[in-house]
Amino acid sequence: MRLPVRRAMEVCPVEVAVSVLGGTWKLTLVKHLLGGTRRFNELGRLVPLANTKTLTRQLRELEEDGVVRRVVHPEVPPRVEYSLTELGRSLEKIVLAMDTWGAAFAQRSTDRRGRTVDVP
Amino acid sequence: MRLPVRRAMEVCPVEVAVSVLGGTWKLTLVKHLLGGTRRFNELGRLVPLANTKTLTRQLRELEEDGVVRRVVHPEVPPRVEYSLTELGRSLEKIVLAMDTWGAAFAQRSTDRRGRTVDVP
DNA sequence: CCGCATCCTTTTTGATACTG
DNA sequence: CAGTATCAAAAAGGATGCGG
Repeated sequence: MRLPVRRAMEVCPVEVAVSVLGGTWKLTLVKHLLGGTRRFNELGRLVPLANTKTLTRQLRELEEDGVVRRVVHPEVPPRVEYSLTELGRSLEKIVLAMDTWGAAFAQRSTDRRGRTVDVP
Repeated sequence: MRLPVRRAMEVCPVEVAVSVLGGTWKLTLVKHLLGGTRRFNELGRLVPLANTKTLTRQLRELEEDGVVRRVVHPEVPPRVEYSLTELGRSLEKIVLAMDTWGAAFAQRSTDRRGRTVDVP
């Protein structure tokens, strides 16, 4: 992860996508943001295993890469809203495909407890 | 990355996919294996930034997760062939979507050298 | 409420050299 | 050819406390 775009492109476009999206929670964050604008702590509740530090950094990286937009409302108490840019929304197909695949994988690894391996 | 499937499922199916596919070179390896069976050093040439140790571990993890099949031919010199299982081939849509997205992202970050940010 | 700072631990990746 | 061993570095993750 975090390979500069230039280097990644030398290898493969897939590597570019991995270096942008490869953080542990990034694609899950994008998935939730596909449902609309979310506040910081709201995202924290949706992704309960990530702590605030990790959450902040991943959101900032997504912001730097133009996937997420962050809007600070100058109020007390503060309100910070995250949403997807157009680039971020263009990830919808990938996110949904991974959601489906992940669910199938989980199902499969629940099923096969002590069974023989696949013969293609 | 490397969150156990059970834990990942508590958060989101996307997290399951990320924990299986999240290694730095895994999706690129899968992409190359979509083109057919490949030998170890052949994959090493296709992914020149990964060293043999990293390559080995990622391939083994993909094997453990049922994505890749590894066949050792007992010859001298040794020949070890990697290919995708059915589960691995089911990643085709995801890999191609990421390939496309990564190429567009690279294009975009080449384009915008000192331009204004997007207004959705 | 939204984080940043600090300090610390764990995981992942890498360079290099060497073996069956 | 296809790795493993060793050593080293970096990246990521986490707990806790403070500040605007």
